[in-house]
Amino acid sequence: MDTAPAGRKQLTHDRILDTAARVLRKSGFSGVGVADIMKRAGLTHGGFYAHFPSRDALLAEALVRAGQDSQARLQRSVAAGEARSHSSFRSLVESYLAERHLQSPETGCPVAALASELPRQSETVRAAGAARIASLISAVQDALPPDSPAETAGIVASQLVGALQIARTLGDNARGKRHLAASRRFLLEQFESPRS
Amino acid sequence: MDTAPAGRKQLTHDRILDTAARVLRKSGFSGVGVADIMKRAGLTHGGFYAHFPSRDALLAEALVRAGQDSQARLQRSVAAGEARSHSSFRSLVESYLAERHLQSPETGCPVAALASELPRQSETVRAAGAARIASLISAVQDALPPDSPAETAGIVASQLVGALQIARTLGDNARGKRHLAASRRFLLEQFESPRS
DNA sequence: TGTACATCAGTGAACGCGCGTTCACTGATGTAC
DNA sequence: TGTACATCAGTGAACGCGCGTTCACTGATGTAC
Repeated sequence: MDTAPAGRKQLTHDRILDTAARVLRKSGFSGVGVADIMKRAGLTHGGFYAHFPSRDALLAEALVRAGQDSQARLQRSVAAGEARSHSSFRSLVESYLAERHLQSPETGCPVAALASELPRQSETVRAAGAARIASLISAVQDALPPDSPAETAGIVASQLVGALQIARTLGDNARGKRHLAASRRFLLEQFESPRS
Repeated sequence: MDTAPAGRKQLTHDRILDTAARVLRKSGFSGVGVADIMKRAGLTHGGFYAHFPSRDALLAEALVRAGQDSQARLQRSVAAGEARSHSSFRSLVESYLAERHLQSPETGCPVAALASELPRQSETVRAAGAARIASLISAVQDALPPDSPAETAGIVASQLVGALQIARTLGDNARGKRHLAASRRFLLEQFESPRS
């Protein structure tokens, strides 16, 4: 359900949302302009308010969409890792802390792309951010060895997000890549096998 | 040196910078407006360009200032912890992941307040951000047991930054505080004593 | 000690621009008979 | 099958507003003689 009818307006709405979900992750909240998003979606800005009550409503919906998109990509990447006989956890860590993810925030995890801005957004947007964080922690939980302590997933999620953000600021160069690699090694060594 | 003469203009420059360094951490890069900062500093906006060549130059200087300010506060807090016979590392972790820091980004670490925005800033600003990250890692290094592996400091810094950002997004409530507490416990258990 | 003048920090009006939002309108689509 | 009309997605001009930046000016400070 939800993919059944899909009239013309719904298709346009989806196109605007996909555009905004990419721009949001690439350029941040202040980088999402109504006119710019509409233009990128092949429309004029006047029609925007037939689709969203306000720019803030777009931000909230785009954040949800970005989360769904990145989670789907992550799941595909994790499945590919598992197909090469890697553990779920290793597949997750290597997917999330991949150089690909370092270089392409516009299709990546919105938590890593936006975490420091989320506390400053409207209540609606912040709630969507908190929900996305819960999903990320839940995905980590699912990938951890079954008898891991309850708190571990949140700790690993913090490490994933913090390490990716720092690597992105250091740059898409040796420094950034070294930071990513160190974090991968640490997480695998520390959490890949059940802990005593 | 540097604190010697301090003419009237220098004092005003400092006041603008202190104001901007707080607003920057509280409201992010897009929250720093020339007119607003000048007004908060008790001046009119016209005089701004006698102090800075552009808004971007202010952002870069304010980021440096924010880093110095937060590092000084952190060092004081760490010293207080050590005075209560806590290890350097414990003092650092409990200071950085304190509820006080969760609630007061405007006087806290600019990396935690701005990390996801830094990769999108001008080269000047991003470089200042990378330098601040290096300082943070260095401060962690100094607090770790002497024979810790070289990569540990960067990993701990990622955890500190990621955990604080996630806690801030979850909110200044039980969820956010629980997230912080879990991260504190993990870091102490994992790194307070030398590792084999 | 007192006057004349240069220096300089800060003022406030004005600029062009892009923003979010509104709204009267157009033109295509689909239903009624 | 064909005509008349209602519906509706999208257009484009216009709005008020706040932004970063410029600049002619003011008034206080300090030096020269």
